[in-house]
Amino acid sequence: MPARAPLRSLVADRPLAEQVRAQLAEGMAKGAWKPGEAIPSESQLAARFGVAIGTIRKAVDGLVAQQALVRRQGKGTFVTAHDSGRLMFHFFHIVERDGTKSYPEVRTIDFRRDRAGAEAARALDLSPLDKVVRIRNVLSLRGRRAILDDITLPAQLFPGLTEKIFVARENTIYHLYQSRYGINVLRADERLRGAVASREQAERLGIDEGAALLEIRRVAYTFRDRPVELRVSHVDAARFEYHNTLGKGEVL
Amino acid sequence: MPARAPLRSLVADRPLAEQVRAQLAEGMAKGAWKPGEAIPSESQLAARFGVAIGTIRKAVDGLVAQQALVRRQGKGTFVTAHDSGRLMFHFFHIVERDGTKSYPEVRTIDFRRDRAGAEAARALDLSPLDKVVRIRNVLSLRGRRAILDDITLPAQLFPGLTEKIFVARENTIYHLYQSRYGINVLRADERLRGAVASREQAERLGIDEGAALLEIRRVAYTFRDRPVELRVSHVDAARFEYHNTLGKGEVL
DNA sequence: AAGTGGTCTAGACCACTAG
DNA sequence: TAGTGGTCTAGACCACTTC
Repeated sequence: MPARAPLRSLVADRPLAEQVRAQLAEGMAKGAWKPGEAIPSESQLAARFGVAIGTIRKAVDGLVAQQALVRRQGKGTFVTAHDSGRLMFHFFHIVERDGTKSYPEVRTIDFRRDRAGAEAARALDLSPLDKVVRIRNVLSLRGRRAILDDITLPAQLFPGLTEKIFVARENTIYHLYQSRYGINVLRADERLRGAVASREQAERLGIDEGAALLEIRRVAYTFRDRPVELRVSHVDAARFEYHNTLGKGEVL
Repeated sequence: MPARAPLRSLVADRPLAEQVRAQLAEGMAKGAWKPGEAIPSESQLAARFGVAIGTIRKAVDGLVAQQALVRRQGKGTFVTAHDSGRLMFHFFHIVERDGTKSYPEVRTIDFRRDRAGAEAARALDLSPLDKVVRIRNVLSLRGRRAILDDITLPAQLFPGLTEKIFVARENTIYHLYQSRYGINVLRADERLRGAVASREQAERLGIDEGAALLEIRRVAYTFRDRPVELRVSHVDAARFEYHNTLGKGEVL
């Protein structure tokens, strides 16, 4: 038997495993499999796609590396749910100066609908007149105010989102996006700069006007590099810092 | 023929591919294969280790992901040389505010030998009395002073390093570590905070005292998580920023 | 016992590089 | 043409989970 059916090789030139990966990603993006649910077993996928199990494994490997899927031996392969602690810290890099990691406590202080405007339009790939939702939160770490977050969301992607729904969520913000709107945040781009606190920022964070801040501008993306959230954070730089590791590879 | 010889399974409990990977890493750490050189072909490695080619490929995959090896189809698999532009940007995340990336130009303004002291000792896993080399550089981007770098190196790992050698290098600093001392920087841990410029820092960078800085404390590691460099950077935050991507996975 | 993912083997064929 | 990495297949056996 030939390693590859002639017809299939005409369909697309890309490696089979990549084609499979794209189709699996498509299924997740469309909500065919919901977060926390298992996708079909590897042997079932192999049969469905008409490829060897090794090829399926390679496709799944890629999605696991992207944190889109999680394998559990003996149980199955599941769509990643944004509710575990580990994944949370994947998108939250602020720590105390002594290195202590802790979960932020979120308090929402503003929620409104608005037009995108030039800046958000550019970041979110919208027209400046498109509708957005703007949310302002104060995040505390171990009881101390640490971060002022200004979030901008394309209203079209979050139909019916209200302050009540936003505040009533039982888990992280990205889990809300995922569970209620099927939006799976996979990647984020961040730019950090130094800044000084305005009067209002200082008031919100309980620090002095003119104090040092770390300003972070983040754009979060889902499948197909579609931007879904713009978040501008201002961090109390006197007490907190940003942690990052370059050279992701596992340990030796 | 059994999939695995019984004896080998008694030697260690870890997967074969991991054992192979560790041995390959060992060879690189010891300098058996130098940067830029090719390691043996996959079939040769398979014969040498007595495993299937697929197992070798899996081991190599891991090292490629860590950027320790580079594959070149038709030619071979090579130990990564820290001299390509791409790898440079892997460890250099400062960009202009408009997003422009460029190569830094390094000017060395101080070079001295010293004792580690408490802080460097902690970061580099030394005793406070161990000898270190301290180097101070000013980095410019497109002709404008951008970063003041204070580097601390364990003297023991860099025997005979002089200012002349350091300045005369023809490539990046990490390439010098690698080519002359066999030290391959694979990973770095960074902590970022906001700060304000001291008088001396301001002078060195050509900005005002009290201006906003981004302070980056980096510890760089080689194989076996051995720390090899402490680098404290102060960035002119008015003109430059730090760029980071979370969720490394490839595109879709 | 049955089903799932995890590891490994053995070998085919393809794509690229160099002499 | 020979040698290298790149992709894919087919099937074995192991480890873990559930019933």
